[in-house]
Amino acid sequence: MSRTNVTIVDVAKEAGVSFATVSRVLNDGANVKPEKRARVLRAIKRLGYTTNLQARSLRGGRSHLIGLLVRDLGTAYIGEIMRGVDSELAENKYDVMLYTTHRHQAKENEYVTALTRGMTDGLLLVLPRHPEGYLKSLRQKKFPYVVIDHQGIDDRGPAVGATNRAGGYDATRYLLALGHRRIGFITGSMDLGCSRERLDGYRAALRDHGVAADAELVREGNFQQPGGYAAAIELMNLQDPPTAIFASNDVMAFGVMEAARERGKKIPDDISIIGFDDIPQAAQVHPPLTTIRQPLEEMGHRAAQMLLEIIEHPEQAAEKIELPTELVMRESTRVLR
Amino acid sequence: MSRTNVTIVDVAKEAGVSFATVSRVLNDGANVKPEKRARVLRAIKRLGYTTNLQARSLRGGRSHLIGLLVRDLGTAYIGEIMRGVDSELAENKYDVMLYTTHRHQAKENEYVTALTRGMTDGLLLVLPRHPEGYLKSLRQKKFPYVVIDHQGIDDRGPAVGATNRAGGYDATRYLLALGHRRIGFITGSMDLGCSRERLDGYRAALRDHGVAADAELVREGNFQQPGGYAAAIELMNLQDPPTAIFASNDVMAFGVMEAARERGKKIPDDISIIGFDDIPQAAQVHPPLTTIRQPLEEMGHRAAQMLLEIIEHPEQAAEKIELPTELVMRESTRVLR
DNA sequence: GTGAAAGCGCTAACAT
DNA sequence: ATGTTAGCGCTTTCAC
Repeated sequence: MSRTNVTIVDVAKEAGVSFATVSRVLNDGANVKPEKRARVLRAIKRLGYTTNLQARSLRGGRSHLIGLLVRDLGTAYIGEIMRGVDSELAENKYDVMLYTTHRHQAKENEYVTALTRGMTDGLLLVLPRHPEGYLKSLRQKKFPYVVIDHQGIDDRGPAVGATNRAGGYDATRYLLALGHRRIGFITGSMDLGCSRERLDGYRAALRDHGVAADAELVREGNFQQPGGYAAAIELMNLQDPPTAIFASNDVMAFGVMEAARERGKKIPDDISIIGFDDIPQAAQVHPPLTTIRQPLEEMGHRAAQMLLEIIEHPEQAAEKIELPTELVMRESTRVLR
Repeated sequence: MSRTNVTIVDVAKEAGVSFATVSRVLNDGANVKPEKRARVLRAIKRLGYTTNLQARSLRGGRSHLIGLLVRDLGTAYIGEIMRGVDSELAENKYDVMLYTTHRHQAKENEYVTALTRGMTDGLLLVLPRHPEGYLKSLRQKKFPYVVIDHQGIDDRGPAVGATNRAGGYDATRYLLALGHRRIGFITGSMDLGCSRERLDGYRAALRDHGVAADAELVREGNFQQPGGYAAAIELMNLQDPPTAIFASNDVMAFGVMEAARERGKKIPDDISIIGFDDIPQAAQVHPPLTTIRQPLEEMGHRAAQMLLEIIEHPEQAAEKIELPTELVMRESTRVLR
């Protein structure tokens, strides 16, 4: 199968030069007579030569491959980020190796070894599940990586995230401005820095507006719709139920909407709901969801950019970027009656 | 960086055997004395050895890498398929290289070369955009591949799809059974076999039920929400507008819902809407969308399975699988008043 | 400026 | 049953 590969030797023959010259043309290109270079280039085109990446990378060069480690496929959240990553990488002629965390929960260390020595020039980690283990060994090996949306976990490494605390604050403040005082909050997975920051923002906003925090009103979720639903049911079962619910992501907010509807509550007349992320779907549900927008695609973009930068200049200090979140007012929230 | 790699030579030293023996243990494992094997295994563990895939694959072996070529990231449709692919591949210790079509529209042939000789043992193509070009060269090179959800385009190659025609038929028949006679249809991208088959099914159902086809009622869409919206607006502007609309995928159906709502039409009282795919979101919109379920994750699963099979047994004849679609009745459709 | 030669880590054919 | 050897395609000294 495909054993008809054109190698630099073939190109060299065709161009009448040594294969070392071909390699030079392919790489830095210094020290090659223009005329020979042209001959080589022509031969490459004629033969349809493509560099064999494994050979190059075996020899110690770049593989032009980036590993993308994600928790789970098929969520809009991940999808948006991947999109940004992919487009940036494509521009720089890098390809993407996809890894899903759930595959490898067991033996992380082995996993990292495979990741780092195997193939890729660098690693992009989107919200990894138990990152402490591998981030440490990545740092030890000085293997280029960037963490996406996981601030607070990895103090020392480069990371791209969003202003989660500010987002949590803004959402809550908005609800307060609408007159709500009993505001339910559904957290994300609490092992994630972003979840904790959103909760922090929520608490800070209440405090700043002189509203006493009520522990009853905070429920732990997991970023999944059923989790949002369940938490909302609990909240609505309270003696003094909230008039507004702030879910730590849009998907859980959809669960809240479900629960509200099931209880015969009109949105936003009987209950205001606000989400986080602004996945495309948020604008499409009914009523359109008020939410905190996170520039997911942009985050992917920037992370990829940063990683490429690190690969080029490994000495450079780790950078942390926080992209701004933004309140998107839609129709799932209204002034308290 | 990570230049501290443990190779089979290191393992061989540690175990006090030749490195060929290590290779044997790693591979078929035949002809190695149990005691030595044990020593090697122990050394591997102690040193944390991992096979260098590029070296192995350069030498002509398997890279244990599958290329996954998708049109676009971040749609629920692709996400579900990828999920199935990934879980099947993970079970068989294969990794995934992700390719997006949009990157490479220009020079497909070069692209295929890169794809096939570069790295991967096989290719999974999800709904490729202009597949004629590369499918041909894949076949020529006898490079293992499986096409997902693209029946009708590639006659000869292995493929996994769904019963699109039957799905189109069932959806239409259901609408007819509810009493609808003016049924609008919004197509997918007409360069895709699945789009044409769904349209076929729609037409066949009308014919079988003695309802004259009205060309006015068929609008071309593109599988995107705005396309569904625009087509729906056109349909509703007709002198004799449809009482039901069948969109060729759920995402366009969401666009139809948007349009209907904007026109003040209640769903399903004033207009029935049916989609295709049954992406998770379909159950979550309001009202929940009646749709034709396509087992996307299962399709990914089966395709990956089939590809692995082909890689093992290349002589085997190309197989075509069609997984059954299924009508999922929810609340966006009702009996015509 | 250009070619020859070594070697990256691995597998497999060939010896023993 | 085990070791030796020759490359896979490439980059990179090192000569000339």
